[in-house]
Amino acid sequence: MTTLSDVAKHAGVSVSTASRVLSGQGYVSQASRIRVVDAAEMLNYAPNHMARSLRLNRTHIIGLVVADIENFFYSQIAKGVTSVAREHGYHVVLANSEENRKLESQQIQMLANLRVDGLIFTPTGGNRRQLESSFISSGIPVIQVDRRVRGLPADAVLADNVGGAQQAVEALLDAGHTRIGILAGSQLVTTGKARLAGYRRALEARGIAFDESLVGRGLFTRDSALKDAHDILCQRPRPTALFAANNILAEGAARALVELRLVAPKDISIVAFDDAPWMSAIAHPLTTVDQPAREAGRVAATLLLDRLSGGQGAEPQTVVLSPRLISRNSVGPPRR
Amino acid sequence: MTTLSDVAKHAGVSVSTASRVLSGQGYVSQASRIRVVDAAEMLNYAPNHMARSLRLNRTHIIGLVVADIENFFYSQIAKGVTSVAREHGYHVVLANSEENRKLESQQIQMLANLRVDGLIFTPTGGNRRQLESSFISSGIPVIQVDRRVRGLPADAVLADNVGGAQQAVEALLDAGHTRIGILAGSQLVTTGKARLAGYRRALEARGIAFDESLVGRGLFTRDSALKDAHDILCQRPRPTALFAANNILAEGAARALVELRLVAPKDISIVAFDDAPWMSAIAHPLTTVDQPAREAGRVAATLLLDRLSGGQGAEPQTVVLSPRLISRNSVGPPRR
DNA sequence: CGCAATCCTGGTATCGTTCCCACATCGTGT
DNA sequence: ACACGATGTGGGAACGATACCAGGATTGCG
Repeated sequence: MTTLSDVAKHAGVSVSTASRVLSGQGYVSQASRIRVVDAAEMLNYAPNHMARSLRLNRTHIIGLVVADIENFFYSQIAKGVTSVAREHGYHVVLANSEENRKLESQQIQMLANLRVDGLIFTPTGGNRRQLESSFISSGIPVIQVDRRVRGLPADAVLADNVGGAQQAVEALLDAGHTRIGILAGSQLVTTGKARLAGYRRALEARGIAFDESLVGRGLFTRDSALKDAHDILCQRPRPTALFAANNILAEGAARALVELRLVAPKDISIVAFDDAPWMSAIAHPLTTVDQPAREAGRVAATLLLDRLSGGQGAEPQTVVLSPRLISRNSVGPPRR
Repeated sequence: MTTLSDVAKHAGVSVSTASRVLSGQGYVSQASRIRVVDAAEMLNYAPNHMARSLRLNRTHIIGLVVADIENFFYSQIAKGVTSVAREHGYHVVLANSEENRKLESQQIQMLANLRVDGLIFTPTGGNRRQLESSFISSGIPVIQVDRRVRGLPADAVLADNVGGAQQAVEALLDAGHTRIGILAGSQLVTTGKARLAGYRRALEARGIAFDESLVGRGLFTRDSALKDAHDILCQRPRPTALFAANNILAEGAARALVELRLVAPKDISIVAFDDAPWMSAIAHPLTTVDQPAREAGRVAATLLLDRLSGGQGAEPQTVVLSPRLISRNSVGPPRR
């Protein structure tokens, strides 16, 4: 690998001068400029990122921790983040928390040691003190996406989960359903809680009593959703509709329907939170409340980059993106 | 941020000694060891990754470039790579090539400048010279996953695409189909070519003539697949079966079936390459040829790490993973 | 008791940049 | 002619870690 000093030697100038022409600041004569540029080109010079980072105390790396990169929703976020980062010459190091606080803590520590310039993550909800001491208090900006950790003074990019869930459930109510099951997911994360809250709010607004036996509070996994959906759908009388609070839960729900030989919207109506390509590619395309995940990633990255270039005030900022209902073909009148 | 010299000062020893105890090599007295460890703990010391990298000429960062992180297949690879990396204390910087050679070239250049210790990527097929000059010739190991670039002397982790496609098509042939359409995807990448080859081979083995009008050679996108599927399925007589050469193409195909009001396996039989969770969560679960993508990521990362610790010979190695047929419920006898 | 091996330590160079400072050479205006 | 600003240049000190080297202290053994 060729270094700046190689270039300087080759161009017959000092390292200082070479540095000046390549960084484009300070006075340099036209003559030297040309010779340095030529030499750099000929030697195929590329600045050493590590050395530069060390000197400038800026790594141009941002950390991204998502719950599960295999989840379409998070991979969309990752895409949004990486593309904005690239446009601005930043690198993104990716880590999975697997929805596990211990693992999240470890990943965060590694990223702190790496001296990332900023952190974007979908919090599990824990590790607040660590985040404060390793990032916030050292002035390293942190952006929370999708979820938030209580009391953490950091920017957040969220969806209106309560409103979105409410919309979804209203679509069901509007079709005449009153016994509506919900796969709410883990109540330890803000999204799970908020979506269940939206569900309750929609019911309340229509004066329908909340029925604990209709809610599944399992993990955000297909298997857990499958089991919960079974439990909910095997009750008599069977609920006539089901709301799945995210795309993974929707997969579990869909699988349960197949196993129970139920087809939407004939036998049961179903609405999901989060959109995914397969939902519109099936025989009876799923009605969903879509949140712009890739956009969320882009917004998060933009917010972070703004912070890094000194923009924005000191106050943590929260951006709320509005989910929107996409009506397809999984909602009909209640059976019988 | 506290530095090693802070720790040393606090412990009343020299930087050298502090370094020795923390890196665990060289002679250190029990007394100094304890004092340094205590000081480090108290000051919450974490070594500066950049300084260390600069000195050691080892970044402990590996680059990962995938075609599209939103594609479930690639996100599985990413998960495999990141988890192995984490287990060994490596960081992964993620980039998307978007199936675009220009973009891939840019990303690769950025990673080279970052001085990653190694590169794992799903090649578009181009940029061979750049890869050779920026990585191979500097001794930076490169692992190709899923695809390969012709003539690049680098390790590769591949699926048996010809065999897998052949298996898929045979499942269709075994059910009695003779007019089988294929969404083959871009013929510019090795997977696209190989899967088409497997298709042809399966037909030949049964003495069935290859019919150009039954093959779609569009891009690896849903929209392109949708269009190609339409073209193929609107022919008279209509082909009785369809093979989609990857999971995205399968989504496009599924959408086309919905639009044409065709349901598998009654009206048409369908088999896909690559598995995805939704495929088993639909009314008529898709029969697929599954390739172990996460495993491929793990293998690639392991191979890379081996190379980094000086293992393996100089010869580039190729690992071939076997896809396996998962029979579900999208294949039946030909209609009429 | 002497000498070598072992243990322990601090000083210093180094990785490749950037940036500050000193110094030299120009003009240009008074 | 002199001062002073604008240009242009190179030297050298950082950034934070590691590693080599020299030298002092301690031990072991004949």
